[in-house]
Amino acid sequence: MYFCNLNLHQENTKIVMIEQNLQQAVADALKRLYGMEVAPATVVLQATKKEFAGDYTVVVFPYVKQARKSPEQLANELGAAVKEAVAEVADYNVIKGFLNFVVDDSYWVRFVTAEATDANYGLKQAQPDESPVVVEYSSPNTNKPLHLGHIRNNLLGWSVSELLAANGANVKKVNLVNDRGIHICKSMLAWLRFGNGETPESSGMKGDHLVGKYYVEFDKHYKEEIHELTAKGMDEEEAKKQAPLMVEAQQMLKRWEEGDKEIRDLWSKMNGWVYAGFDETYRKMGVGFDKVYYESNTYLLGKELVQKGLDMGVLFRKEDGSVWCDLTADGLDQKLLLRKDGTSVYMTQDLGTALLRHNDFGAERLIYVVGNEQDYHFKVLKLILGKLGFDWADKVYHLSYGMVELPNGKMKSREGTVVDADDLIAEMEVTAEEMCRDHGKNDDMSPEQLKELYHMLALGALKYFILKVDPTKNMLFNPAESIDFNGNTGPFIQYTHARIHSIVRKAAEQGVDPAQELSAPIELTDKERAVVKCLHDLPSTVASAAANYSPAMVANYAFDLAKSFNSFYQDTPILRENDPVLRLFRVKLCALVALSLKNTMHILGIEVPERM
RNA sequence: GGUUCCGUAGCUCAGCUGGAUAGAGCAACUGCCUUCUAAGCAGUAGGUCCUGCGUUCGAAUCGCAGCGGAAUCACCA
Repeated sequence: MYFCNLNLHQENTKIVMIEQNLQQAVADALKRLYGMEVAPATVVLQATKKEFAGDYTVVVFPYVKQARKSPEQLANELGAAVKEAVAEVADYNVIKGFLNFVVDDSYWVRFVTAEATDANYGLKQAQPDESPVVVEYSSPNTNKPLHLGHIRNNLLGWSVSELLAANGANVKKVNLVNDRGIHICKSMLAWLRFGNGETPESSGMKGDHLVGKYYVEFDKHYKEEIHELTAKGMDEEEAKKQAPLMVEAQQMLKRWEEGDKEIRDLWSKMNGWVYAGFDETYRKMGVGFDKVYYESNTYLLGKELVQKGLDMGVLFRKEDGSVWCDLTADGLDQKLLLRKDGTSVYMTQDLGTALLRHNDFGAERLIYVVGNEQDYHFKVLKLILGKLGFDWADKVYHLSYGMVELPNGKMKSREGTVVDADDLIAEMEVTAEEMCRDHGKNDDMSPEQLKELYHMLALGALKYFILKVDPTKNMLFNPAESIDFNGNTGPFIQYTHARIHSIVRKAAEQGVDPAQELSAPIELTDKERAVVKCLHDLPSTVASAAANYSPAMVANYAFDLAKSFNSFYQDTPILRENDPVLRLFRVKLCALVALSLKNTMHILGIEVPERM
């Protein structure tokens, strides 16, 4: 098979990474010299701090007690043994309990030579026959357009999927559209009541924005009704329940679940508007899915599960007819699964979709990219799945990400402080255009090329700004900083890529091809070595980023690499270098940096330009 | 009130399973374009890693307590 051949070929050209050799050699030496059994993977190996000589450092403190040596003596003995055993170790030195190894330049040169033309450097080939990892993200409600919070979700979901795939997983991206429930009834009711038949065509509004407008409209009139009722002396809680609009919305939901044709038709029409709008936003963001689920198709399965749970005796029905799960033994409360009128709630649907998805994919992991405000929900979901007897409950993983806050506090849809996804992207594109105009480096490009470039840079800035932050943490979205193109930003990395591409292009014109072989050994400058070592870290960075579900680790890596390259580029001649061997090596280095930037940015869902 | 998460430079963030003198970017200030893209590079300045106690050769990292902030605990999703 094609992929297998490709893989074998790659394996042949790859060199064995030196970290494992060092760890193994240390473990071997500990055993041989002191009779100690140490698993190689547990040997603490870290990059040597730049103020000391060396490339890798082994911390020997953990072994001094058992070896009955002073840290210095132990480190020296280990250093001598490892230098003897590992050909790539040129030298070692000891400072306190730290054993620093110097790796011979020939290793770094061999590494660059081996990888410089591997277009997939840093990306493992996905295994198509492996049981899949299903990543659910986006999961929009069809009652309002996407906003900044959704943007973080979508970018994270896409990027984590790409990250896991880059680490060899067979990833399936899925979306679960929350197309039913009380919220969409509110929009429908408001549209019937106040809409005068307005459509996306008649108003020129994007469909999701139009429906969102009526959701806001509902809330406005609902508030008024509550106010009127409380003014007459009614308790506020009671007023919220008895407000005519709310009562009517609930009746509408009931009619929807009963399959009432009139309601279903209206629902189909308005959801259709929303989907058209979402598709446009997804396309602009550059995200997509292998499969889309609709809750309207899956919630009944949830209801069946609830019945099964009742039969099994793990759920119970209260006098009013509502169905609950008792989680007090797990330290939680009772959880509602069916309302007294028999309609289902969020949890009911999620039980159903989880089962459906498990059956559809036979997945090894079911990952849900959902905000940390729902930590409790997923804790409960896993517990109930377990109580229902599904042994795959522990394959459910909630990738819980932090909230996006604005400089003036939280986004509140009712207070109009929501940052709309479409608006934000449009503004970023305008900014990108202004920046490019100011620099005036692309005046010869066609209008289509320019438009593509502006979009690429706008999305690069936005995506990088959001993805560089640890997903689990809340983050501040400062609009002024998000459109910055300098420093730790997407465009900085894109710019670095464009610069390198310019060199590689000119090298080709001069007949220097990164695929050519070096005809003589070379010595590296400090700046070169720094870049090479950074490149060398890419595979392990992707692996640990994937293990942590953290695109941020990839983003920060890409920035470090770009910075390291720019520093090298600033004061090292490349094409101006007279020595042809050095010139060729540096072109190889450039080519590999460009590839690495491209591949890491690809994981983030960011494209890199060849010119900017 | 219960539970969970967070607290690192003026601001935004790195700092992975404990390791050497805690790092970037932004903002401020200095330099560097006749030379491969200055959207860049080099430098200066900026710290009680919230506080206290503990664990140990070693703590921003682990534990406990306190202070401050956030989320959640709905017949909303």
